[in-house]
Amino acid sequence: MLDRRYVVEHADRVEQNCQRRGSRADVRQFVSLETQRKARQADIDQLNRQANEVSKSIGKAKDAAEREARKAEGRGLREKTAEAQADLDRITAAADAILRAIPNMSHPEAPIGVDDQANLEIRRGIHEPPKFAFKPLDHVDLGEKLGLVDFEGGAKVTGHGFYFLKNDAVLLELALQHYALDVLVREGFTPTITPDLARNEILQGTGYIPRGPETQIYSIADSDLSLVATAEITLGGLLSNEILDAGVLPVKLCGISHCYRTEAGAGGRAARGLYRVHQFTKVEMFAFTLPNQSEDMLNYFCDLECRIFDGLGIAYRVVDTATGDLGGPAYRKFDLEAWMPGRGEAGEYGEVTSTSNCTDYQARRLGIRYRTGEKGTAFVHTLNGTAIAISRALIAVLENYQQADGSVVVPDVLRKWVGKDRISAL
RNA sequence: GGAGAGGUGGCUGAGUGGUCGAAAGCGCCGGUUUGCUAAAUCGGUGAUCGGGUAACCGGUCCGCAGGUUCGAAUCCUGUCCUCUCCGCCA
Repeated sequence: MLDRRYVVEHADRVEQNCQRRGSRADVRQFVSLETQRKARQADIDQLNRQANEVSKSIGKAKDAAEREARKAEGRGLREKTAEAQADLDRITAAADAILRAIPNMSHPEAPIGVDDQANLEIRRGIHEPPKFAFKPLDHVDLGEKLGLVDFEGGAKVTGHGFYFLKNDAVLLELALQHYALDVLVREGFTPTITPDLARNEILQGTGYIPRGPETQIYSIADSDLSLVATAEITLGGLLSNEILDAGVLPVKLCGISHCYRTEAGAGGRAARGLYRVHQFTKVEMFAFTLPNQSEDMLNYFCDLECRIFDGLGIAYRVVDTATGDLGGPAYRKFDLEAWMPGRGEAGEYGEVTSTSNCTDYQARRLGIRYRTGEKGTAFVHTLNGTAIAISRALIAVLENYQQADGSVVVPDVLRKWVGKDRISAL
């Protein structure tokens, strides 16, 4: 959520930004409602002031008759206030609905474009895509041949988009978690395992809409809980409604959680296998920073994501995400796309991680502030980044490390946790 | 899940219908004292919205949401959370 005053004072800029980000939020209407809201609030303040005066005078009334007269006066004022308040509530609700739909402002260097076609490649990893002397398989075939992933079992038990990891895939999943965590703990992140469910108000605070028409979120019936789509939600919510001492910033957390996504309307190609699933495990990075620290933190998160994939020996590229593809909360976002030999005709890059600077957009909704040196408080900046999303990392590992004999070599950095250097058919 | 108790400012904690945005202590900031530190002492010290160049003025906020009342931190209802005891369970 943007600062309502900022929107009013920079309506043109906000409106242009909405266009670039493909949002149809009615900024003009918001400005108009906001003007009405202020006027109505001033009326109410005035009425309350009068009513307060009347109330105070009752204690000092000379006699019963005067007391009764003043009571009646007070009653009348409160009735008027109630009417004005109802009016104000209506206006505020309408204004807020628009405000919530207005996306964050965009970094001046973020490429302008309607969708991911406009994403700009800014960087590549240290490894080249592997060259195969044979036709590489995709991870679905590899997983089947090696007994690693059971999609049919998942479909039977839970439905399409679910799967069982089996045998060495389980060890790989744990190894990937351990590997990512190992890097992050050395970097001073506080490791956490977060709840997989969160209150809807926390989801909303982080910019996820639990029960909207285009939601990605599973809601729990008869409760105000939803399954989280990422630990970004729980980690961001962790400090909601707190006022921090500036000295504790930046706070760097990482969290392991399961991620649940309905993927409504996301069917079709490129969704084969593990690429787009309803549940996966993820190690997420999260930071709360001072405003002037967030740009560096975003680059740092991006560097860490690169380090993790360089360490895995997998080729990737990093793209600066176009305005139309940023979603609501992000001010700037870098996606890391790993080389997936089994994807498309002869291999393609596929998104494996993503890091965003949400500036104060989430913090404002979540009420996360810090004490400034001067009088008062200000909103912190929040950032999130994927350290490792297991399902997609598995795709990259299996497809890049496959061998002519159908086995898969275990990346060096994972061997101490997988306990072997090669995965072969049982 | 059952029974009790409780949620007040950065912290501890008083406050059971008006004089309470709220005692006191701690912490923090500033002054005095002091060779320095400590101690002592005096003063200041919540958030948020609106108005004003500013001093300042006004509204709202005592977990959250409603209700009663001219008036609520205080009474009532709901809700969330915490603690204690019991039950259940990995």
